[in-house]
Amino acid sequence: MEARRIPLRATQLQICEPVACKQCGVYQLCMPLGLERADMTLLDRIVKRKEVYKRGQLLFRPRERFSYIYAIRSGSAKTSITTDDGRVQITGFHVAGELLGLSALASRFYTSEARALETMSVCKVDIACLDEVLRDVPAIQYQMMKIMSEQIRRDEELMLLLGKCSAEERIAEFLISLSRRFASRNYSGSQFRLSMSRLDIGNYLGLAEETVCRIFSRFQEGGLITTERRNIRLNDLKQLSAVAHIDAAA
Amino acid sequence: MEARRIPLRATQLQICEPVACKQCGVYQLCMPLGLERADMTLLDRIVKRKEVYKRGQLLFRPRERFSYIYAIRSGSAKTSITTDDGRVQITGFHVAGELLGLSALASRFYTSEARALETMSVCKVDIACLDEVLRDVPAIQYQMMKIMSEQIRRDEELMLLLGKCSAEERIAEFLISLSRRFASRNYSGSQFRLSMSRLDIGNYLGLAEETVCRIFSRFQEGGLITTERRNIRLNDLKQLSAVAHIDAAA
DNA sequence: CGACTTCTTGAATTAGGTCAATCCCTGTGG
DNA sequence: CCACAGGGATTGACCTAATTCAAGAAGTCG
Repeated sequence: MEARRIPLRATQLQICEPVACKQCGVYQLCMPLGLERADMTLLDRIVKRKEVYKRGQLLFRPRERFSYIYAIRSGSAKTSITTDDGRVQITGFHVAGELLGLSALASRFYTSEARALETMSVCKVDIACLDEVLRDVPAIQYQMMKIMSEQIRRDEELMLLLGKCSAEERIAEFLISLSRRFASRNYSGSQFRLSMSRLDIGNYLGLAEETVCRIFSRFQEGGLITTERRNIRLNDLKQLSAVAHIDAAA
Repeated sequence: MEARRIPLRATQLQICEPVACKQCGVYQLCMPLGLERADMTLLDRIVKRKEVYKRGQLLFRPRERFSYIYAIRSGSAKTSITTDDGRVQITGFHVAGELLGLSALASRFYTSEARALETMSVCKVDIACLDEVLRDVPAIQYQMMKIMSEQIRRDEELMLLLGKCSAEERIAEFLISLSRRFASRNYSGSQFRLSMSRLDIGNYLGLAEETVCRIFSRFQEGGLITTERRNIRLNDLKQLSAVAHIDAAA
């Protein structure tokens, strides 16, 4: 829980708003948007800062007009798509520093739904203004393409997980991937709080809720992890990687 | 078989090469690249036209330096990714008018492998030159983002298929999706030739080869389709849609 | 302090996978 | 032009991983 608490700098920000992007505690996380330091004033022009969503609240839903890209400052969200007959597939979990809504670029309508998993704070980037800025600063457009191509790569990895891996492999890989994302954001990669339910994890990985529980238990018996509700500690990343069949790679 | 033959115009082109893009028989299919008529001369500058690959030949492979985007003029290809321990997931089948290699934009290395399923003819777009053109014609960059966001949407649909649908639903949806793509290219949507093996279909859909066969047989017994090796006719699109749980939608 | 949601575990069931055998195109080389 | 090899497709029998159903424990929130 330690691990997921909003870092101090960000908390302070919430107190002394408003503030320019370049002074934002998570502004490095906006970097994916491709902003050179020099472009920061531009960004300030188009970003609506600090909007807060509570657990369960909707950021956007399919068929809704595409008007903002969301950058997560703190907290986390899930995105999902739905079949005609109501089945849901969670397509991703998203944490601080990630962008939501990019897949709407083509159709100008959101194609998925995004929902807060816990209280979260976001910056909204207005599309209409962005269009303008994209004209002025082509570098940003290029960065966005990079982000999207990165997303495609991650989506394809999930396909592989869904299509070719056993339940144990899926969960091991899921945990490792979460761990890496936390670590890369200077949170603990070995101990963190899951902001999503077992049901959500199962849905994301194409497994039943019960299967997720059982495998968590099995991993715990094997000493690979320690879980207690949503708190989890990865005790043996090496062995976990072996279960996931991931070669070496720190 | 009728259906998959290269259209006459394209065939003629192969005879009277070289020719400018705007006279190319499938140039409408390059449109996804975002070319206004006015930009066509630009395109001509950067496109290497008509390269032919035979069944089984590799267009590119993971970790190879990203140097071209490929536009398919005729024929078809599959793209796939591979786990550390050698399992393969086919991430897409691609037909005339589609682009290959976009996911390499971020890392400057291809992340997947592309292989010809049958004799195919492609245009190669040189990345180095493209970069230049992108600077001059921002509209193209925007179009590429649209294509990528479209790809993300399709990838997410495949996730849903892999994670939440039964074998019958997967295959029904696969056939319908193929049918639509052919129809949108003025081929027959009700009768066509599958350029991929049962094994490939199964791999793509997360099923065993045998399961694909069995379900094809089941569909045939039910009168939904008629198959004979790789030739297939969809006899009852309505019922097939029902199996796939797809609402109405022409 | 209830009412609810989330998590966990056990038992029974099943969809789809694996293994194995056969058939049948297709393409190649003599 | 024919024979033959090899890959793809098909079908049956059996098996297993994961689901579903059920019931209870443990948090959590109003």
